[in-house]
Amino acid sequence: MTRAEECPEEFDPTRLLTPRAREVLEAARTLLERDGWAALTMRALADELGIAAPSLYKHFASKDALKSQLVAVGLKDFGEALRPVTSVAALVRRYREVAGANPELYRLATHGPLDRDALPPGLEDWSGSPFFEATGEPYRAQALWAAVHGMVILELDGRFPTGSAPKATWDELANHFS
Amino acid sequence: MTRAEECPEEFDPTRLLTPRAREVLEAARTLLERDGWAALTMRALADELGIAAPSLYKHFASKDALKSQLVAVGLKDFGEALRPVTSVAALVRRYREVAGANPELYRLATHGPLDRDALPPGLEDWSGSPFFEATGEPYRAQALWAAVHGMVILELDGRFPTGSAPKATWDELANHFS
DNA sequence: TACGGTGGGCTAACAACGTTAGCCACCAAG
DNA sequence: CTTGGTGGCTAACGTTGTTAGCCCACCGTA
Repeated sequence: MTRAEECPEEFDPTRLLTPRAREVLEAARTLLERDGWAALTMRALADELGIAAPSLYKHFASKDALKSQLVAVGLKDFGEALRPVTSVAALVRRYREVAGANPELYRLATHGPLDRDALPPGLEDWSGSPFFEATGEPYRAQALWAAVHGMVILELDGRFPTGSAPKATWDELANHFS
Repeated sequence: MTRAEECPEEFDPTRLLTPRAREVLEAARTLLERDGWAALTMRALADELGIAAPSLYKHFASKDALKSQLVAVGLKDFGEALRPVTSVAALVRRYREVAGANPELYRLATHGPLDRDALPPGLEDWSGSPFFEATGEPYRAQALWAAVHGMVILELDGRFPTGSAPKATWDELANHFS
């Protein structure tokens, strides 16, 4: 497997966080991936850290702010994992792998509107640019991204009849864009 | 615009509901589309109906049960709107239209795992079968559905840089599957 | 005519949630 | 020695889904 490239420093969402806040964020990510977003309450997170729930507000202004940071971390990690870009087929394969390895974070990062003000400027574009690099054309890039996201999210949510998308469906999609 | 075909009676999610429960469900749908899922609290719904929140439990066992009914109604309506199937291009266009006309219901019906036990048996398959009819092949059908869903949901959530997907992106996708 | 079941409403209350207010301990820098 | 930032605490609030328990209007039957 090709090595992921590191994210430019200015896109690192944790850059401005205090060390303790980084610990909180890490614990939140662990809990999120273990039990899902619905189970990630402020009290549960505080318990995990051995502190009381209101103490969390010393590090994050609100649960929504924490969520935005998780989303930002997701965009960064996913963007990293997709580089370097070799081919459309490899990009699609890698996208599926990394989403499958972090299903709850992927869901969180891609579901619903994006609070762009809470993101490091440029991170969103950077995380999506592998699709442009792979296709060399913005409309194709968007269409490919949308298609792959649709496959991933439906597969993660068990929406396909068999519970997951068969290889044949993935091949079908990859072929259309190669 | 071609006429939508009616859903087979046995797939109608409201078939076993009491008339009053149907009214509650309709009010819920109205409120959902007006204010979004987050604002659809049991108390808000009760207010809309001029009753007290606990009275809702005479008609639905839980908020989750109500949600399942809304999802079922969505699957039925969307499935109806996609028929009769003429071409891939027309199906894709229609899918985008109907989702855009009921964005909150579409989000609700397609986000997260599906509680299949709460659905009329066969409804899920029936609502998705236009994609099979359009492609004539199950893997192509799944891939097309996933791609179109990805486009729709990213567009509804304002995830594309411009806020919505340009026609060129939609054309790109439609061409790949025609 | 009396009666019981069913459908549909009510108030009071609970636990869990995100969140705020206010207080306190530590510790480095002036 | 005091000042300010950092990071914790308890108590409490409003909102949420939900339950318990009660009430009443209707309606077919004995």
